[in-house]
Amino acid sequence: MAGATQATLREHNLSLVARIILGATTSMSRADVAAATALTRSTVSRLVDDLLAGGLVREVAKVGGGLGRPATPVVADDRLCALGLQVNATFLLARLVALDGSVLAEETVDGDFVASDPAVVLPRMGACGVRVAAAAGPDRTLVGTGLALPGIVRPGSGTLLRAPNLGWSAVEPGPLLAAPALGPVLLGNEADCAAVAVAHPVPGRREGPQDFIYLSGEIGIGGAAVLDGRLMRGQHGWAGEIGHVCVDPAGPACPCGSHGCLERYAGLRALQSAAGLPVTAGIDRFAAACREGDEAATRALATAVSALETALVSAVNLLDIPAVILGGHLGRLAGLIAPDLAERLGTRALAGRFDGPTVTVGAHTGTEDRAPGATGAAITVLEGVIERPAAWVPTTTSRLRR
Amino acid sequence: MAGATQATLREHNLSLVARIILGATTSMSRADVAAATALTRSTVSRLVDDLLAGGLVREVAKVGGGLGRPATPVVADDRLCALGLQVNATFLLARLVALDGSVLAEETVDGDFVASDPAVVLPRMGACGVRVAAAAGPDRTLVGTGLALPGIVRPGSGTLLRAPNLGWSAVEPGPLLAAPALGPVLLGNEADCAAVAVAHPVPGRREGPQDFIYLSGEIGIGGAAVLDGRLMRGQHGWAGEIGHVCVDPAGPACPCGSHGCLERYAGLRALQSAAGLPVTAGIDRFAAACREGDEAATRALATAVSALETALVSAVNLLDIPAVILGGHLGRLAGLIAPDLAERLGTRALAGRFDGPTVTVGAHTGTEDRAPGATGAAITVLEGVIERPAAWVPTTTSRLRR
DNA sequence: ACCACTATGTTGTATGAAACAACAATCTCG
DNA sequence: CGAGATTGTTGTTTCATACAACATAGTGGT
Repeated sequence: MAGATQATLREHNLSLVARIILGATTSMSRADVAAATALTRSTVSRLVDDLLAGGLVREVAKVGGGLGRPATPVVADDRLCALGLQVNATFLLARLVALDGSVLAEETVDGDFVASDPAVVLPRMGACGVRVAAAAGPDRTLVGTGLALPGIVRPGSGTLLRAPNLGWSAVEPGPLLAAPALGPVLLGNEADCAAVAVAHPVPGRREGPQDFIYLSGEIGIGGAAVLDGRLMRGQHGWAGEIGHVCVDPAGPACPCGSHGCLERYAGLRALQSAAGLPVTAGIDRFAAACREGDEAATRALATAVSALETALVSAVNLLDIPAVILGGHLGRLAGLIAPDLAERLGTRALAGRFDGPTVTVGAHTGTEDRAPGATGAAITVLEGVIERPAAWVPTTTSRLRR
Repeated sequence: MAGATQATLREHNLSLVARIILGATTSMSRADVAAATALTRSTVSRLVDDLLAGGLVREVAKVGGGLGRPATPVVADDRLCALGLQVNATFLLARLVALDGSVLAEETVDGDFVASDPAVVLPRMGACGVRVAAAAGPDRTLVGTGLALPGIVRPGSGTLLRAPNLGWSAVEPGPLLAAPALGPVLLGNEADCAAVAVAHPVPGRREGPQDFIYLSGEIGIGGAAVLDGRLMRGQHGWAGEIGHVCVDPAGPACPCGSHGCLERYAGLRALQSAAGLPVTAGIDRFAAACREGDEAATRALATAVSALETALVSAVNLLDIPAVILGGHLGRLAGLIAPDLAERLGTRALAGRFDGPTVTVGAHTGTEDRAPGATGAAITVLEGVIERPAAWVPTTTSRLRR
């Protein structure tokens, strides 16, 4: 509702130029940016100078080669960075990510946080974050912190409504971290954050798939939907939450209050217990049992695939996003389930009947990373810097007034 | 990717002012607009003058009353108008809608267009449109035409991929209308258009629900999802297409290629045949049979409600939109099914467990209108005018250059 | 070695959109 | 009938981008 002024215009172009430079896989000169934006070279020059002063980008050595005056390449800088935190059922992780996408530092604290007390766990998470943030050193600026949580987050309000596997309800994690040095803390659902990391492995860069449904296999199953590189949030912020889609109304009860939810069949705990494995077994042992032809494990896997099929057919058709990415333990099982799942979905997807190629199902590249949510949380914070760079550009008269 | 210039700034503010004036339920003065936008009165004055010249708004008689100099109220004008066309299984309809939301003229052509030839039907639709458009007269400008179709439309490309009930495939309706006087023709899915009409009964005005899933009950069942007043399109443009969500994998075959689709249970034809009524019976006769306690009709209704429940639970949870609006024959049945459906959805929706009020299910107000899609198609075209008003403002130097 | 050529980046001026300030217009109220 | 209030208009200022000219720094041919 607020009218646009020249400051708005400037901020918009500043963001545009930042996004182009940070998003490019190859370094770009001012002239390249001018060609890409249809702005004039003089305008781009001015904007780039501001971004240089703000620490978002830096110049690198001129590279000759072509005809004419050699260009001055400008690339992403690593002076601005954000901290990504992730609280999970089995570990806490803090990761410091710079604006150029590089990971500056990282620390993991293992533990069992099922049915834990947020007032105990979150201060530990905060302390861990402070230790990692120290790696930024005096030359870098920490712009903020993102916290990925395995639960439902009320968007904007800084409140975690419910994290079933942690046993947390109505928690306000920001103050509980007890780490003011970490700056403003942005909350996010773990699957949402991980999905952001898939679509934007580097801040500002659109790389990898831009339209997909993400499934995060943990104790439960989280989900997120990304459309044209942007997270679909829905009215309350849990659009794409596929773990509690009902697969069978007559199925087993779920702590969420419903019956026969997807995660009762394809969640890690569900798979392990159906296969007769201890809860501590881990997904690799389950996968091994399947490969060895263990009957219970094979049956559990088949049940999980059918449940995934039922839930994902609805999702693919309703959201009109014919691509699925498997993360967490589901990503580790991708070799066993993806081909089958893709075929079944393909025959039942609306898209397949018009658009030729049917549904694709792939694993999150980098399944060895335990905490893609931490990276995604940090990247979300950094995307905010790219979205409104004026706040970080030392201008003569502050232009940030929102 | 195009940089923003001062022309962009101006167009943005022009659109903003237009949206505020057209969207207001009460008339607004220039000073009111200035207060609402945080622009200065002088700037608003200049923008309003342009909108006056462009025919988007008009001044009405000053209304005294308060203190100070009386304001000059500015309201939506009806000089610009758009034509909405709708092709359905049983009728063609053309409706001329002005920018102020008033319907200037309308004509219906009844017929049976199931398994018809687009090369025959569309010219008739075009001729009908031309007759209705003539009502604009010499003083009005027809800005364009929207065409609502009961099928899948490839967004942007002007192609209808498939309309099962018409028996059409891969049709390009624009040229087939053979009516160049109607201007550029914008295609849309019937349910999408109807949903737009629900969220924006008047161009530029956000009135009524802004977050809902729309179900359009025709021979088949169309669906659309509206989030924050905007249509969710998905990657191919059929997000929210709920008619072909699978309710029972073992159910009856559907022309779409799948099995047990929702519309096999809750489509008009399905209800009629399950109740033992002739296909020409009409929905009111079915409703009467239900109210009289006819066993077959009652059973058919119960089956339909269960199917709707199954399909909508997925939709409500995946899209995170806890409101359903019933249109077409489902709207006419709302009295019979809405309370039951709302209760069942409420207990199974994720939202209900945190946000208090659960899922709402309501009928499209104005269920007597046979063709909300035609209105929505016209409104979509008019929203385009509001979005980029510069094209219609006679400026000294053309500012439209996109 | 020299000069034409080419592309990059900078500088100064012009255009134009909104902000700002002052003022004219037109009502109500005492 | 004048004080006060609110609206709308009219210059003037500010500032972001466009435009044009130029300095810069290379390549490549002679």
